[in-house]
Amino acid sequence: MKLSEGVEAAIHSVTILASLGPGETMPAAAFADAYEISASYLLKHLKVLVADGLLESVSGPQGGYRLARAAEKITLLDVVLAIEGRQPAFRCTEIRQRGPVRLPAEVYAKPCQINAAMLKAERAYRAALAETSIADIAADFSAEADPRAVAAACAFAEQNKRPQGRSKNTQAKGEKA
Amino acid sequence: MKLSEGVEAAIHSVTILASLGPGETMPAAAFADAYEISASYLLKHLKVLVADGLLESVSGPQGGYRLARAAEKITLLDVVLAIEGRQPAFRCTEIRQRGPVRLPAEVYAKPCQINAAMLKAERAYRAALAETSIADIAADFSAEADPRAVAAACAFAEQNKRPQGRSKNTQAKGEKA
DNA sequence: GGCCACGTACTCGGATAGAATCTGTCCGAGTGCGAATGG
DNA sequence: CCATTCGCACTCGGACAGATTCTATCCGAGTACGTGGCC
Repeated sequence: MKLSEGVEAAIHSVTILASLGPGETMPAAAFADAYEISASYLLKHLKVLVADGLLESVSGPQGGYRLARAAEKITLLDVVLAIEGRQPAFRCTEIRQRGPVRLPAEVYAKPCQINAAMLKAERAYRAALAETSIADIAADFSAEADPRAVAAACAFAEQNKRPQGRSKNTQAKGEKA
Repeated sequence: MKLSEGVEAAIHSVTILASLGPGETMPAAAFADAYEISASYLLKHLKVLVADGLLESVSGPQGGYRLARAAEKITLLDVVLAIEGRQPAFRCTEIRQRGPVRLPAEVYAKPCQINAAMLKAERAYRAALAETSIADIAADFSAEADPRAVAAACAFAEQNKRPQGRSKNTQAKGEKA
């Protein structure tokens, strides 16, 4: 039950990208530097987000990343599932069926109560994550955070954003997935 | 976001122990064999449950494990936290404060919105787990599972349970924790 | 002066080491029962 | 025949390797811009 550290970086990155204009992009090196984290390692995570259709990437000079859809339609759950994988955290291995006393399979037709309870909790977890979109995060930040922090974030975005960029390669990626 | 496999074994073990009488114990080797999992490895997890006060252990012949309190007062959350640790899955490293633009600490007085949202989801997860007690699991099993499975479980318990046992060593453990 | 070709610099993408954690195993400490012995 | 003592078998507890995953890094593929040369 430990989320990988990359989840935090990924969410922050997506949140920054949400502050860009419609077609604008920002290179990963920019916020890797701003967050003082390894750019190469951040790339690794962003690549997954691209593969999952959350981000689009643009190669070459003036390239970078941008959201693949509106920030309102990207939830924390999307990011977490992209990084951590879609399979539930609790995986029932049906140990109840193992062991010396082998009963016919029909005996285990009903799902394991333990698995059911664990999955129910995980649904609650995912539902809570799905309630919050990246746009919500960004809005909360603008509204509640210290004005100086907001100003710094805006300045950073203004300084590192790239005007435009095609995204053909990303489209091709998306098709294969 | 991946629970260790030991969680499943631990929950099943605790559920079995819930079927015993008040002072009765059962050795770990019994259900390790029944589940076809490594006894040594199961011990590793049960030890943690003992340290966390969920189980009591009795050494020596006729020894084993038993619940430290009523099955109604042991929830899935208790077991999961014991095995996986109490710290939240998402740990905010405050990367917003890192980087070249260092603003005064007071700017970050308010908690990070991302962290808040993640923790909120985790509270929902834990709340859902806390709703289900081991007694609930056992009751559901008795009520809904196939009668043959229930009979097999009862027979197993009857066959491997140990009448009684002191628990002085466990008490000492509890005090040090 | 305008157009084209080339080189360069910058971006992301994938493959490759190192660290930490999870999984699995072994050996040792402690305990209660049972047998053997002596009274 | 009964009490005591000793040994043994069984339990949990902690220390020790192997495997898998996470973390971090480096090098390569592709692209757009800028420069230089040519028409």
